[in-house]
Amino acid sequence: MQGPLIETLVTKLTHVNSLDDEDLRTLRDLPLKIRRLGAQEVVVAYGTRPTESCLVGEGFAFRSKTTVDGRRQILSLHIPGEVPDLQSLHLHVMDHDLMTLTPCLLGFIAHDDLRRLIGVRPSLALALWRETLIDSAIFREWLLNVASRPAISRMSHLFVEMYKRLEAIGHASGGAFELPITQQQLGECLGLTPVHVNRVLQELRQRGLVRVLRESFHLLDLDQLEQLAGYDATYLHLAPSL
Amino acid sequence: MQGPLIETLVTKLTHVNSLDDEDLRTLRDLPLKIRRLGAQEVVVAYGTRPTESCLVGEGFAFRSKTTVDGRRQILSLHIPGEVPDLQSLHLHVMDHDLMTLTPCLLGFIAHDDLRRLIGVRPSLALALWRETLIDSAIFREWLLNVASRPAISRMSHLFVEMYKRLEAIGHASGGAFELPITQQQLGECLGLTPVHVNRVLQELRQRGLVRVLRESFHLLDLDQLEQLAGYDATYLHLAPSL
DNA sequence: CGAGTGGTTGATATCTTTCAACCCACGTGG
DNA sequence: CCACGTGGGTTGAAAGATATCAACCACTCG
Repeated sequence: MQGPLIETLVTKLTHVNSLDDEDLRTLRDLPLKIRRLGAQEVVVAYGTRPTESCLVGEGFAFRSKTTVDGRRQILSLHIPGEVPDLQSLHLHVMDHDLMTLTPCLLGFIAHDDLRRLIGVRPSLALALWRETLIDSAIFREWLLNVASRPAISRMSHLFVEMYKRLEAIGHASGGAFELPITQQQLGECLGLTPVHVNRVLQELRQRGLVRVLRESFHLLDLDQLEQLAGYDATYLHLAPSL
Repeated sequence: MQGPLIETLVTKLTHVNSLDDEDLRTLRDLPLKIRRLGAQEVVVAYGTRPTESCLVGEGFAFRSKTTVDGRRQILSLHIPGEVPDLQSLHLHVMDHDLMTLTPCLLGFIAHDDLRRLIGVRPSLALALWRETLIDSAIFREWLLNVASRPAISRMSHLFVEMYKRLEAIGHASGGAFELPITQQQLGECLGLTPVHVNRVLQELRQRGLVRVLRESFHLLDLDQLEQLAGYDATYLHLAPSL
């Protein structure tokens, strides 16, 4: 028994994959090195060769790349139960950074242990592979979002996505969720300037679609937001599929 | 012996992974359903549930998503030796389209056969997983590209990337490669209007950086293009890593 | 020869950025 | 306890990048 940290991963994986008792046992036996990090700290840096991957237990993390002229792009936001750098298990050098957005509780899993696990439990290997594929599907949608939608739709899209993902792990309901993110960082997600983020946010507020307090978002009219975003949740692959 | 089609995959996989003779034999024994398609044909459509994945043997393919208001975004370009819809092995419903860019020779591999293969040959499973992870890494770079670089760098980036990838499979050298793509489609890759693509292309020509003839691109000054693009090839994970 | 596709051009509109303030809440040190 | 420094948010004016619209051109194909 590892405490609640590994359980975030267990629930995430069982949500969509069919795992048997032995799978679950193996998963729960995985040695975790637990660490707490503050906000805005580097977890795994670009260019390094990690020997472990990192499970988000509490808090939010993000992956980012920086362009030569110093412009940072946030590639993905990560919520509890996710392993943002699972790819480093097979892609040996990091092509981006992994950082905490907020203070985080993290569980580090040695690659050796992961390799052992996927060798012994094919269904877990599949489940983990699948997670990296969903990760990929989200990148595709972000690409579409950033490349082809106007700022207001783009931002709505991000809000709706985060809502659905957080809802799926029980961290959001009634249109509300916590996400302590600055307008600057929002801009880095969306490829927008902080000032423009500010203005688009105002527009969204004025239209009565969202309410933002310090750390929490309230989506006041999810239907209209989804429509504005051109939202189609297929890409999240949340349904048990099959 | 399957003919040269499967060999494109063999060379691709052996390039970076260490596979033993038995791996290669199993790979070569994979039953392939060979089909030729014309340009601009749908290979696998959004929303469908494929039971096979498709190896590109000759020609170019691309994946795309379309926004509600009809704007199409090309998510990735695919060259011989790649399996653009490998993800459908584990993600059962297609969240985007797969289409041919040019006339293509394709080899379809049944998911059942793939599942058998990854069950029997863990090293092949790993190699395939790894391919999907590189796919993902390219999405990340495209996201950065489209979100944070000005049009001219963005386009340069695409050209350099295609050059390096084609070079790696022996389809490019001396700065030149074939890629029969229209300016319209280029725009769909980059999130730009066809007219703007045209203008940026002119700029690139005037600066003496590229020459474009009907179907072929000549990168006249790779160094300068890479600099203009802020290019860093890490994300392609072409080196045998380790 | 005519139609169609892809490429090119110019003028104008729109979106987003840039720059430069200013404000406010908060925390820290004097 | 107040002063001040800082980070994040907000605002206005102006500049810049890209889109839009509307032609026109060049080739290819039937």
